[in-house]
Amino acid sequence: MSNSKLYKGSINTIILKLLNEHNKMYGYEITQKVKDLTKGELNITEGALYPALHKLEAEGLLDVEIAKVDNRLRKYYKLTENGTKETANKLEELADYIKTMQTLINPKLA
Amino acid sequence: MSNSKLYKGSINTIILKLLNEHNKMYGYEITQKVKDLTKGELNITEGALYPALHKLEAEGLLDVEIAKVDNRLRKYYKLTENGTKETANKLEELADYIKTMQTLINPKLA
DNA sequence: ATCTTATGCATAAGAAAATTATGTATATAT
DNA sequence: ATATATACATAATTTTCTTATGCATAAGAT
Repeated sequence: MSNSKLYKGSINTIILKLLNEHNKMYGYEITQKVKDLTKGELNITEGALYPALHKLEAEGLLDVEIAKVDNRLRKYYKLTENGTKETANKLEELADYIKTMQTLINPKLA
Repeated sequence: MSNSKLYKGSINTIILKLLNEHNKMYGYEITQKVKDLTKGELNITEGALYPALHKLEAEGLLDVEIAKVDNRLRKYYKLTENGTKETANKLEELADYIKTMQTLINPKLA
């Protein structure tokens, strides 16, 4: 993913936000999109991604649709209604996290 | 700590920055300072704090000095030279993390 | 006097999340 | 032919945190 430990716990936020932005995506596409958007800074590994997608699906935040393209399997994921709500929560949590960390790191502005 | 998973991996950054700011602190003091600065948003638990302090010390980033105040034990931690360097790294990592996440979350500005 | 809360440390059991290593399979480029 | 890219998946291990527990002294409340 990255040599920085700070990304731990961020993968669900990333997945949900990307799906919110792009409607439906498949796993490999997500890894490439993240690599592309971050110019290689962040690489989501399969070992982290697929279990996360399965869990989000099990929690009812994602729906799956299987497709076959060029004789290869693709599993397209999209947000459910609850998934859309949870995306908003996750983005708020991220904003709060950043604000809190900046408070801790830059006490002058506290 | 917080109901948000985003703080995972952040505790070392927080500890190092606080010690960088306050020269020397003891464990309990760190928990109270964090609670105070974040207005209760973030509570560092002992189960997370003490193992983290011990690890940072084992890595040579912190030095310890034992004191007895009011007949109670205190272990004051301060940054070593390497600890000060690592603090700068961690703060840079945090800045990069925030920047990268904002890129992912707000693709309009990418 | 007794009990609770605060101060101060520590560790162990368990859960959660990621890394690393594999595994399968097809398509494309060299 | 061989390597790289596409596309999924899981298992073993490690990392990190939560929750629970333990010890001990001080201060405040009843």
